[in-house]
This record gives sequence, C-alpha cells and structure tokens, in this order.
Amino acid sequence: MQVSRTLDYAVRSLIYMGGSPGLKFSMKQISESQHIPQNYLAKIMRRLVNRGIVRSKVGPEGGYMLRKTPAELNLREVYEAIEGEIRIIDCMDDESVCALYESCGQLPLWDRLKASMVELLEDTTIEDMVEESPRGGSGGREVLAQ
Amino acid sequence: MQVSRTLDYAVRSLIYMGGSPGLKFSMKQISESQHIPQNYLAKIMRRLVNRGIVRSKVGPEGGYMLRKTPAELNLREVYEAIEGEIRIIDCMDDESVCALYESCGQLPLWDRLKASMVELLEDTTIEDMVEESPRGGSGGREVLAQ
DNA sequence: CCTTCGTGGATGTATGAAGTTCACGAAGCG
DNA sequence: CGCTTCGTGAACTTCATACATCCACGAAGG
Repeated sequence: MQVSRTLDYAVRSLIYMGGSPGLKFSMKQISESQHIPQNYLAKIMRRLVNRGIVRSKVGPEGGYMLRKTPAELNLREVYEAIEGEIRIIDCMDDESVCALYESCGQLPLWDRLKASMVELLEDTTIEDMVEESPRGGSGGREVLAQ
Repeated sequence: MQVSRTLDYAVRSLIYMGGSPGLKFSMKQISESQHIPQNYLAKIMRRLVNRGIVRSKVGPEGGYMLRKTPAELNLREVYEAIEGEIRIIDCMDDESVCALYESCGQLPLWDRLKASMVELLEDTTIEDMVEESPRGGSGGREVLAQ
C-alpha cells in the first residue's frame, strides 16, 4: 500500500516545472535538480507526454513544458498517467477474479477507501504543492530554466 | 498503491470467524471455506496470533479463536498486523531517505492521504464487514464451526 | 504412544519496479 | 549540407518482494 518511486519522480518533476510556469526544461535540468536517473526520467516523461500533461520538443534547445497551468493540473491526472486507473484491490471492478465476490464483506471498505483517495487527489493541484514547497519548485536562487 | 492479497486473506478469515463469535475454527475450515492455501494461511495466522488478535490452540481439536468481539476489532489493527505501520511513501517518517526532504512539496499530500486512510480503517470493524457480507461471514447455511 | 494440528524456518518462483543501453530521427546552427 | 544536440522507443538487466510450498518439530487429546 505504497506510492511508487516512479510516481514520486513524476510529481517531483511537475512541481519543479510548475515553479516556473511557461518555461521549458531539458531532461538534464530536471534529472539533476531532482536527483532522478536521466534515462529513467525519460520513460516517465514519455507517459506524461502521451497523456497530454506535458509537451515535448526534440533537438537542440529541446525539453519539456507543462500543457496546463499548475492550478489546472490535479494529482489524479498525474497518478493515472503513471499508475493507470486507481484500484485498491484486484477484484474491485472485476468480479471474475474472486470466487467469493458475491459474498465479500470487505469490498465496501475498499470502495470507500478508494473514493476518499480519489477525492483527495482530485482536490490537490500541482500549484498547491508548489506553494507548499519551501523553495517553491524551481523558483528561488536555484532557477536554471530559460 | 494496492492492498496485498495477504491482507485480503487475513480480513477474509477474520470476517469468517467474526460471523460466529466465540467459536473455534481449524486452519482447514478457514482455508477451504475462504479459498486460501492452507500453508500460506498458517503464516498469516501466526502474525494475527503474535499481535494478539486471535488465540491459537494446538493439537487435536486445535484451531483459532478471536480474542476480541468483532465489534472491538478494527481494520487498522489488522492492517498493521499484516503490513506493519501504515506508510504511503518511504520518506514519510524518515527524512534520511531523500536528499530533497526539506523542500518537498508533496509530503503534505501524502500525509493527508495517510490520515484519511487511518481514519477509515480505524472506524471500520470486523463486525461492520460481517454485516455487509451477504452470507454473514461463516453464518447462514454454510456454518461448519463447532 | 499414536494421531492431530499448529509452529517455525528454509526454500522456491514469478512478477513487477527500477534502472540501463542503444540505435534512431527531429531540429537548430554554422 | 553536415554536425551536434537531445528526446524517442524498444529491448534488456537487475533486484526485491509477494505469494506460495515443504518439512521437521512439539504440544495435546484419546
């Protein structure tokens, strides 16, 4: 019942980018400032690109930009881009998994748990997290973006 | 971000036992009725025994009994018996894990998520789940316990 | 003392997370 | 044009953990 490091990386990168909205960031900038292996970050960014969360540009002066403002980008989108649809337990939306589905007393609990997670994630935006970040994402003295 | 099958097994077993409070159940009864591999169930039950959630008896006529009433046993106890302390992300209570701990904008989110999970788990008892189980745990026509 | 049945530990296996490598192609620049 | 930069896509490796199995042991009732 843990969040993957991959999601952590994605969120961290988006907070970093959200700290200077409208700017473009190279993979190197993001990976170095956020301590993420560059080749691994590449894989993560592709998922965000494919989901329409960030826009990419190849070649010299290439890099990534947010497609939305930080205030418009909520954590549920990011979560689903990385992890797929939110699911607390395998049988949740697929009763073929378990022979005891019909008489399962725990499903209501997992449903409630999922609902409260979704609500929290949906209500939290990248902007919220930029504001809660002491150095304000990529802002402050460490700004490297151009 | 999923609940393990092991926890599912534990909860399922406790709901089954909670359907007939005060009765004793052999490992075979539980494993067969709940479709849990018996040897694996043995490992799960040991954790519940060590945590004081169930009482065990060895030898002929051996088996397991709940130590508390279903209404007194909440899901947080069960979760922690199986998974250990609730933790959404590794750095949560251990800032040595991450170089960026001090400036991490996402921790407040994971904290809130954890808090809402804990609240839900604590407010849900085995009795609640027995009641939501169409066949009432081990009750109904399928009662095998003695 | 024989059978039942939980205990504890060692071992096996498969899946997925995390990370790496590399050939490719788009795009700016001289 | 040709060189360099830099993201893309897929294949591959590594490693940890969940899930499961096996077995020798000992407690306890008949």
